[in-house]
Amino acid sequence: MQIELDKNKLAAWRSFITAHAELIGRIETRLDKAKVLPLGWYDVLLALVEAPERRLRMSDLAQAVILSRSGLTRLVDKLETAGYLFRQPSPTDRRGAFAVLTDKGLAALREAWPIYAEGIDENFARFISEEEAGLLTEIFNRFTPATKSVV
Amino acid sequence: MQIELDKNKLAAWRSFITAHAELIGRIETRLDKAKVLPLGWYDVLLALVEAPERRLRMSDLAQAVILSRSGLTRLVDKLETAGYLFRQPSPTDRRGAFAVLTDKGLAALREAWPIYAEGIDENFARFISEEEAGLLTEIFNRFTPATKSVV
DNA sequence: TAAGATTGAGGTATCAATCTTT
DNA sequence: AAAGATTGATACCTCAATCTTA
Repeated sequence: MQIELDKNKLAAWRSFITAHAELIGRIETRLDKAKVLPLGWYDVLLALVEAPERRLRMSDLAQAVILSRSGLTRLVDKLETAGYLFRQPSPTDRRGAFAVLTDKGLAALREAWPIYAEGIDENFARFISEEEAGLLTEIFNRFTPATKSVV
Repeated sequence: MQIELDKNKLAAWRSFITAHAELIGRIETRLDKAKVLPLGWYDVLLALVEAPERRLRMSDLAQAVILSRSGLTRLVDKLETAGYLFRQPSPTDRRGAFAVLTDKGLAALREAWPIYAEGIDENFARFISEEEAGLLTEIFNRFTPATKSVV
């Protein structure tokens, strides 16, 4: 099966990959220098703070941040050790567990946010108009119909 | 410094991150199942085939694929072991070296391309019009003024 | 049998330190 | 000194296998 890929679409794909790598790299560096949460940690805590009762099943959390189940287990280990969340066995299904955000986790999230927001602004937001933002959101969502939001 | 980040722009950022993670995951899985080159390897070989004389200085190659120098050194080690490229000491500056694409590397690139193209098409290209593709490219390039292209 | 979560093994990325050449 | 490249130490992520409960 030979695919005919439109030249403009391929260019869009390539610039998409490049832009992502660049932007994430710059923002990670910024978070690191400010000694706040790395992006991966931030994503998990954000998913929790937005969830009902500030908690999520491990599997749902993995899906929300687009990580493998095993990857999430290890990340949650670190966040639990840091005191940002704790595991709560599920009473209704004893196979499962919730990750529950702590106040300390919430505080860490709030501390990191201004740094992160600055990075998003300086590297991304200031280069697009509000209309373009709406269009981008609409387009990106076409690619991920069933996926929950992240970041 | 407190940042006022427009709601639409933040939504665009979040959908950007999510879409990227999803799409890359799907395409990597596809390449893996077809037993062709992983994306990182592909990127390096593609950068080389597009370069004059099919070769690039290690540093330039690292920049082209947005990898740290040390990360590239290790990746080139593997590609060299696989016979897809070789290192060529630079005669003019003996500190530096070129990575040079081999015919075998080119063949591997060509073998992987249809799989990769299929992944781009089914997950990305078919969801956008040609006009949208042009707009996306233009917008993404705003974020990365000095960066060389990848993929 | 299957689903939720974890563990083991292995691949791949980074930063900081080092070596060589400029 | 500084730049190009590599190496050492370390962090993180994935798949496959395993354990527990449904």
